[in-house]
Amino acid sequence: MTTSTPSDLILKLAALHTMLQKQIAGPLSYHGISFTEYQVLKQLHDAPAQKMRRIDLAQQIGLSASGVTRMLNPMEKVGLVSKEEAARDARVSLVTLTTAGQTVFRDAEASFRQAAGSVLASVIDADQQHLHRIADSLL
Amino acid sequence: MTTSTPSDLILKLAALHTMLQKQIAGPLSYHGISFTEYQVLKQLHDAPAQKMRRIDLAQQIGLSASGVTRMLNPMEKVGLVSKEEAARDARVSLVTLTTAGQTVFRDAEASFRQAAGSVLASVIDADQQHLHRIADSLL
DNA sequence: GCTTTATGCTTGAGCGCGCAAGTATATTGG
DNA sequence: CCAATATACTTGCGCGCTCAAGCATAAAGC
Repeated sequence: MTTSTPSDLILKLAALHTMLQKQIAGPLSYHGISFTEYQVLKQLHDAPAQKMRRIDLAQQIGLSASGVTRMLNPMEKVGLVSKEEAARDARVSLVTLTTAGQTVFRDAEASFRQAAGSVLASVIDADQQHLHRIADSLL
Repeated sequence: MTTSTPSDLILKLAALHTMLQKQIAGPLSYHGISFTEYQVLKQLHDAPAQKMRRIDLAQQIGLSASGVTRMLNPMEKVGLVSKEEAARDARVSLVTLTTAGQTVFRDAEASFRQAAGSVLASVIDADQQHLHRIADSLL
């Protein structure tokens, strides 16, 4: 059999990511958003009062603070999210999901679910759980 | 137990990739190259006569043709690779690994191996094989 | 032989990040 | 109370990539 080193695995996971990215980005682009923007919407959707500090958002989706700033600017212009000041700390500016943002998210989520399902269709459920568990142990 | 949907898994894999990228890029940067540049060097190293067409290189590492052009320009300037014309097809320009490139690759490969090993150290071998197999089935 | 189409590559424009530096506010220690 | 330090965010710059358009060469069809 072929020997499979950690190096090979890392390379393979990188290739896998490239493929997943393309499969997922396509469907989402139909809603006018990127995968990262989808993640932003999802985080806000799942957050209490659909409000988050930018820095928490950054940490949750693995982005830098500046990355979040640049991501959010166009999203605010388009009306998906809106800025809000924090009561007790004038440094933070909260981001909230607008109703338009909620709508886009719901539509995008359906596409995302479908794309995710079809991409992973060939992986049996047990393996999906297995994958999940391994990924968790690494994060 | 928590239900684990394909959507969750995709999100988790994206997070995993972000983490892997950082863990791998760090060690490689010590050799003055990015992860993508490492992949270029590896492909050339593994190629017959250490020569490849740019378009095959692109396809192998999941990059666009223009991405390869832009990646290779600085690498050529630094002397890691060199350009060469194809005998029977004037359209193609072959890329070859220079001796300097071979040296850098060998050093970088050692770092990469080590980084890959340490990142995956907490995953038992059976799970690594399992991962490998699942990734293969998706590519 | 000459158009048409395909292939390999490069280039211009632009996007999506990160890093470092800068600004504003908050917190802490003396 | 007031420096010193920490935190939240933004901005300038640059990198790495893509897509679309362009150029050169090759292959195919009439």
